[in-house]
Amino acid sequence: MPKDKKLVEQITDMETDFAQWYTDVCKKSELIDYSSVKGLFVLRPYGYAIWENIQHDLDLRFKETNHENVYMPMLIPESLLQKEKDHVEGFAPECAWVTMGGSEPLEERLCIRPTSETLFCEHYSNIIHSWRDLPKLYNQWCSVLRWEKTSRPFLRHREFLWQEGHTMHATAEEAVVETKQMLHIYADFCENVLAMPVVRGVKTEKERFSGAVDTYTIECMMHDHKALQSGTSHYFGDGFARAFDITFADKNNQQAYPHQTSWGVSTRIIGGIIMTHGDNSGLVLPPRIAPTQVIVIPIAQHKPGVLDAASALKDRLAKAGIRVKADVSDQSPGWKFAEYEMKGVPIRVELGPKDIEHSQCVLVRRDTGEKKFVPLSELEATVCETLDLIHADMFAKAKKNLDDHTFPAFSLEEAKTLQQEHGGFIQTMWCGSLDCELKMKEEAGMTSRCIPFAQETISDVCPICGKPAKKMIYWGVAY
RNA sequence: CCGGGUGUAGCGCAGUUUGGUAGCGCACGUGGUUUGGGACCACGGGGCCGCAGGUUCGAAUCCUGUCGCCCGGACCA
Repeated sequence: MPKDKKLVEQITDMETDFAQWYTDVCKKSELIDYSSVKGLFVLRPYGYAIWENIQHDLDLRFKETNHENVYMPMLIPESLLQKEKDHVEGFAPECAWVTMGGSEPLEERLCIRPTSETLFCEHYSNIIHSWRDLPKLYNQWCSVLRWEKTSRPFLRHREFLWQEGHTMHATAEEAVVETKQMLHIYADFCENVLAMPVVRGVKTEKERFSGAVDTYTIECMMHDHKALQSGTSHYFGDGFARAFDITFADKNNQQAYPHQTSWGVSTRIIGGIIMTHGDNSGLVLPPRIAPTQVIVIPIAQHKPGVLDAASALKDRLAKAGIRVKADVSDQSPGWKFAEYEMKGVPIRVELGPKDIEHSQCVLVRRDTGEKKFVPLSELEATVCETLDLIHADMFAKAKKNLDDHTFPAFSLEEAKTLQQEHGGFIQTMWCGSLDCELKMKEEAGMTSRCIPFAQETISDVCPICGKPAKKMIYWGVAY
C-alpha cells in the first residue's frame, strides 16, 4: 500500500495557493481545456453540461416573464457601434475587428460583438412604430468577444457564453420595473438554484455600464473573500433610442422615444460556483445544476449479482427524475470515490455484496462527507430529501461566509485594516463623490461593489471626506 | 502593458553547471490477479527537448533572437 506516493491528479490546497487551487479544479475536474488562442477556452462536456443546466433554468424564468429568444448577427459595422458615444468609449479598447473578406480588405471594418445593444437598437428602429409594438422583450443566448489582456478560466474569457436580454418599453417606469425584475430573477436563481447568497444593489456612476443610466448588480462572495459580480441589469433611459432614432407613436399620436433595458449572466457564474462551494478535494456542485446528482459505485463488482443490482438501483433513481450514473469501469472503488469527489457529484451511492444481503446501500454526501446506510425501500425518498438538504446546507455555509466577512467601518483607516486583515465586504456611509471612490481604491485597494437595496444608516458622515452622507455602500476587492 | 516564473511523451518532472545514442513516475495498450478510500504483476507503444538562427565533428545542453503559457500588478461594460 504505497500511501506516500505522489498523486498526479493532486489539487493544490486553497490555503496554499488559491489561484492555483482554482486552476487545478477547472482542469482536473474536466470543466475546461486551454486552446491555442489565449483567453479562448474549450468547455468540455462536464463544464458545458453545467452551463446547459444554468441555461435551462434561466430560460424557463425568462419565458415565464414573457421574454422571447432571438438571434442577432455577430458582426457590428464600426459606424453602428459608434452611434452611442459613451458605449463605444467603454468598449473600443477591447474590440476585435474583422478587416478582410476573403482576400479583399473590407470597406468598413466589422467589430466582433462585445455586447449587442447596438444590433438590437438597429433592429428595434425597424420594427417599433407604435405603442402597440411595445414592450419588446427579447433575449439571446450567444457568445461575445472582448480582447482582455489577462484571462482566467470562466472568470475572464475573451470569448464567453452568456445571455443578453434587451427590452424596449413605452415608459421609463415600466423599463425600471423590468430592470429590477430581471435582477431579482438573477438573485433568486443564484440563491435557490446555485446556493449562492447575493447582495443586491445599484452600481455607482464609476462602475456603471457604458451608456446606462443605472446598473443594478448582484454581488457574491468567494471563499477567498473577494467579490464576484455575478449578474447585472441595466436601465438605459432613452439614450440609445435617441442615438439610434427609435421612435413610436404613443396613444395620443405623439412621437416618443422608448425606454430600454439590458441584462446578462455569463459562464463567469460557473467560476463563482467553483469558488463559493469548492474545497480541497475539488468541486462541490449545487445539486440543482449538477450534471450528475448521484453516482452509483458498485463494490466488488465481479461478484455475481452486484452489477445487476447497481444497474437496477440506477434505473430506479432515473425513474424518480434524478440525474444518475453508475460507474462500472474496472477502476478500483477508491479511485472512483476520489474521482467523483473531485468532480463534485453531490451524492455517492455505494452498493456491494454486504449491502445487497441486507437490502441497503451506502449514501455519502459530497458537501459534508457524511455517510449513512439507507434501506433500499427508502432509496428515492432519501435521495430526494438529501439533495434538498445539501442545497440548504451549502447555501447556509456560503451565507455564513458572507455574513462573517461583512464589516462596518467608520474611517478610511479602519476600512483598509479590515480589508487587509479579513477581506470581504466593507460597509461604510458614502457622500456620493467620485473622489472618495478613487481615494478608497488608492488607499485601501477596494472598489465600490454596490449601494445595497437593503440600506442601514450606520453613521451620518462619509468616512473618506467627512461630509454628510446618506447612502450606505459596500466596498471590496473584486474579480 | 509592467514584473516574476516556465516551456523535454497526455500529465508531473530529471537531465542543461562540465556538449557525446533522450530518461523517470503517473497516465495509455495487452494479459492475468484484485475490488468497502486513488490495487498489483508481466510485457508493450508513445519525443523535430516551444520555434528560428548561430557556434561545433557533434547541441535538450553554449550564444542570439523570437513565441507561447502560468502567477501577480495595472487595466477591465
